[in-house]
Amino acid sequence: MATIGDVAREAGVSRSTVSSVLTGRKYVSPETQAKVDAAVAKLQFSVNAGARALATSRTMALGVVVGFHEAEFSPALAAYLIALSDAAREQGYSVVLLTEPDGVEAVRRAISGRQVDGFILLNVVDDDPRLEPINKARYPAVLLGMPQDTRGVDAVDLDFAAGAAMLVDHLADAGHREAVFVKWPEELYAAGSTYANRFASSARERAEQRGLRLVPIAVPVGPEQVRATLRAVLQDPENPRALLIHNDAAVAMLPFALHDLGLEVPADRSVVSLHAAELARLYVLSFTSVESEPAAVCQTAVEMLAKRIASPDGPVQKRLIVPPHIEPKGSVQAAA
Amino acid sequence: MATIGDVAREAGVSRSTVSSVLTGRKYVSPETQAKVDAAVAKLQFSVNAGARALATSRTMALGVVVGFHEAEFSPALAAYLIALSDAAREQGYSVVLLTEPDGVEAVRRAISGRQVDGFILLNVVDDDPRLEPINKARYPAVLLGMPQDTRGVDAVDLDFAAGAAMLVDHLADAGHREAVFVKWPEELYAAGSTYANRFASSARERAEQRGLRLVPIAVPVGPEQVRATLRAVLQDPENPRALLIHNDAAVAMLPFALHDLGLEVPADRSVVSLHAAELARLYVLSFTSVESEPAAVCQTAVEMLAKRIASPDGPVQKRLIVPPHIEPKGSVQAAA
DNA sequence: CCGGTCCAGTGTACCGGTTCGCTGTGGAGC
DNA sequence: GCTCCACAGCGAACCGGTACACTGGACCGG
Repeated sequence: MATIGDVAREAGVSRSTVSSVLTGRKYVSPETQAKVDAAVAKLQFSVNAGARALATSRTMALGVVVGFHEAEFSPALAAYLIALSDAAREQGYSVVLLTEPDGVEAVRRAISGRQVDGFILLNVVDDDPRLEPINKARYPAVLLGMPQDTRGVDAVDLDFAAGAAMLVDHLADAGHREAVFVKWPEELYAAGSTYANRFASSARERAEQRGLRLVPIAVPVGPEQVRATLRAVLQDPENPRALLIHNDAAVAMLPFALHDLGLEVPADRSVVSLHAAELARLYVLSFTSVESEPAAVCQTAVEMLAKRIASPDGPVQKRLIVPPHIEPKGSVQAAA
Repeated sequence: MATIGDVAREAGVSRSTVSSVLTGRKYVSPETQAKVDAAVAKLQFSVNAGARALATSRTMALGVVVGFHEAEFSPALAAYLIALSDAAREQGYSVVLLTEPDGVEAVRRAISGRQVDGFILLNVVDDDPRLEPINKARYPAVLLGMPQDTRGVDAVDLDFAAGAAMLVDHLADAGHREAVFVKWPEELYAAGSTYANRFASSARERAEQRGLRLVPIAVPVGPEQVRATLRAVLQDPENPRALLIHNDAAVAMLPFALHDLGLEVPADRSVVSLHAAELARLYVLSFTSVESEPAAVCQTAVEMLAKRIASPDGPVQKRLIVPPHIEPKGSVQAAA
């Protein structure tokens, strides 16, 4: 492979001139530029990323740290990874996948090996331990998730509070006075999952305003457990006939549970939910819903990180991506 | 951050000696080693991956190239990415995500920037265009998938032929003489998807041997289409009452279609399938099945690639991971 | 005509490691 | 006691770029 020296020789200029042309950081006369460009083309030269990284101390790589929570492992993850990678490429960055049961260790290694210019943290929880090494090393980072305390780090997420409010409104507008609130596993809330908690508290608050009584039910992990729990919920005559669901596994499983009991939507039950857009691509989910926006969220995350890398001391940003709309699918029946 | 020079000064030795200790490539007396180790610990030194890469011309990074085929079903993808990343880490490699509508371009850029030491190609198709730049640059690579012609490149995949045979045997053993073969979208076979074609031809062959008549049905893309197609298949009284499914979207959707028609498994239909293990984690899939083995396949892929990087001219390997077993879930009824 | 300014382009140091030929020391062998 | 060798450690070159102080020539005004 050709080096910058080969190009310089071929073009009859110095290495530094070639570098100027490549980086565009310094004015070079059009004629010289043309010579260099020709040499580059002839030799099929392209810069060695590692060498440039060493010289500039910029790797042009972002570390994407995938957390590990059994409770929420979902088909949506791939969509996020791909969206992040696509967005990164647009900004000239590549993406290094940092997966490890112990995410903190992955972050530490990436920092100490100076393998990346910044991090994007997925599956953020309150008091996320991965922030410690990042903050200590003063590394740029963006959280995909919105913990109560972002500890001076930029963060983006879907506006789960707005989503919850939209769904509650939808039920209330249809005249419902009470609803079962099908939640994620308790562990997830306890672990400090930021979206789970934000959705829940917003739903609670809005429901109170709108005079909607919520009956919260946490659904445990595992397909059988999900199915059994849903069945129990649906079966109990005491329970409201409207369901507000924030739990992808439950959304996916609900049709089975309904089928088990011979129930129909919306005739027997009204259902609204917030779930990964990915789910709707795989199943005919006929529940009125608010969908997550992986592409928009990831795009924003990468842009914020790029900006942060460029100016490490700018003001801290928090951005909530408001879900554009609620998708009515006729799963809600007007109630008296 | 400390450099190797800092460590050398602290330990009172030369930079090259520190390097010898770090790489272990040269004998260093135990006393000197101890001094160096102490200095490393004191300064919290760790090598700059980029600098090492430049010096050794080894990036210790693998490029994972995610293909782009709408027709495929993606919840399994995340499992593969994570398994690859985990396996890579075990071998001391990191993983760079290469996603791009045009995978060839991604490969080209990674090669010309010398960002990785080798590639792992996902979603391999026959005559995969991504192989051209790889072979031209003589880069190490491993295919996750088994095209008819691997063009001198190592390849691993699940043994879809064996899986298909296991499923056909299962139906035949239960006394079935005919079955609907629910296939992936036609596009996928036409595109040369390696696993789709291998499964299909093996199923056909084994079915012939066992005297099982197969009625092939390709299922189009999109949830509504899947559901409609399945409904049509189930409704047609001419169709056999056993189903052999190789199409994750159809597997996921089948329960809905059955429900639509009020059919029960195994009373009304017998069902066997081969699908992503991931599906079973989210849903109660009560179909007797052979599951894919992302962890095993990825582990093998990374090991093969590491070996190939170490010795570029070793003999080409092809490895098929035989699914360990068929998981009986009572979805097959004995037939006369 | 001279001194100052501007400007394209050059040379060199440097980023942080690895590698390899060389050196100085100590012990073995005679 | 001297030579020779083995061996631990050293120094310098190198990997492939970037950055910055500098140079030499053109151009300007006085």
